[in-house]
Amino acid sequence: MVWITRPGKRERLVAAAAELVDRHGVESPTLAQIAQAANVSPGNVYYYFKTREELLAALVEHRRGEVRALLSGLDRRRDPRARLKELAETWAASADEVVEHGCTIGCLASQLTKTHACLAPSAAGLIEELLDWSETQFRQLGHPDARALATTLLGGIQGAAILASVLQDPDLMRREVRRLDRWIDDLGSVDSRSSSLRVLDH
Amino acid sequence: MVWITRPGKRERLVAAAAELVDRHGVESPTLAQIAQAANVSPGNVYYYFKTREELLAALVEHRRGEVRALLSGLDRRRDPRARLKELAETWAASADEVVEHGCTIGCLASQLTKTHACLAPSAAGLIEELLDWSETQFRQLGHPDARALATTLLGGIQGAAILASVLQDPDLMRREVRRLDRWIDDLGSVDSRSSSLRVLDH
DNA sequence: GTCTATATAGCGATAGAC
DNA sequence: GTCTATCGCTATATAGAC
Repeated sequence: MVWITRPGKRERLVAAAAELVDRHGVESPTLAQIAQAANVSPGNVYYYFKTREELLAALVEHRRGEVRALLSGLDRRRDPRARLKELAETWAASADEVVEHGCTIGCLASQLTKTHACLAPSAAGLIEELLDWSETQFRQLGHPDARALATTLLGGIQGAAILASVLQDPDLMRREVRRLDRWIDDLGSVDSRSSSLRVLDH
Repeated sequence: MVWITRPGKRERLVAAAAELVDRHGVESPTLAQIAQAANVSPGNVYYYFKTREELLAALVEHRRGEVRALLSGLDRRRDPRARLKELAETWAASADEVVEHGCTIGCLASQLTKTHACLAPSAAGLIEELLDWSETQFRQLGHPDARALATTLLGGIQGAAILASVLQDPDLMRREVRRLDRWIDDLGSVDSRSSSLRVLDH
């Protein structure tokens, strides 16, 4: 899909919406506020998005791109175990932002699930992106229950993010990530002889 | 504080707000909708609550009462380990509702933290209620790191609730609770000789 | 493509009769 | 205490000049 409009405006609107939604929730920011933050005149928003919901949909895709970029970065690592630990450490590293606005992805997904049923599948896709990637790593470590482990990892991260933000405690986030780090280590790699083959089965 | 108004109306308003907020989020339900659901005439809401935010504050207190009632029920059990497992199983038992609207407490707290700064401390209290109680149980089992264990337990529950609701998968919630059950068992009780004394020392 | 001006509707909140 | 009527405001969305 090619956009023949003046470059930047659409992207600025999405970025401004992403920022404001992250800070104040999905419902609070008005189109006027988003337009102002993006340095776009209020009425012009509707040239790019027919409805507010359409802007939210674009915002989710924007976040999906960020998630994919993050995971691509992690894929540079050789060791699946190191990849998984670095994923978790992403939340520890941004513990202060997590405390201020919660986990960007988790909050966005859970709010959209409640308030915009039609965006729920798209929001679920954001989480699935992380889940699928983690499952792949655990599978490469030879764990037959890779999906369950991925769920536990991501659930642990998301739960810690909720508690940290509600209780305003960045150390809580960091401590839980440290615990998940140890958990990943203690899992070891099952059947290390054929771990590379395990990727192929099922 | 005694209310000399006709009994029921205030309570009905709070209950209706609780239900609608649980279903559609903190910001979406209008006072008109809440009043209608509570069978109260729209203008009459302001006799009981000066502002919308004041109604939300009452809603949080309503939830706090429910949390305390839940924990009191669990306290009837003799064994702290059984208490903790039954706490977790509360979410498994309501997995279908969790999938539909997320964890009532977790969603409420995390949304209020973002959208109503002045209610954030009150919302944090909701989570602390659960955390303090869990910490007490772990301490009675003789764990010196009881607070950290409580955080892990509640984080695991909240994270699973997010994933289950976003992915629309009740079994995910149930499986994670089962895992937490086993985790509680595997923790055992530290220094079981003096576990009852451990409650006393800090 | 961009902007101003505005239509339309619904919100939270108030006033005042009963 | 309860209700009706309504104020004042701001939201999303549209129309049309440029």
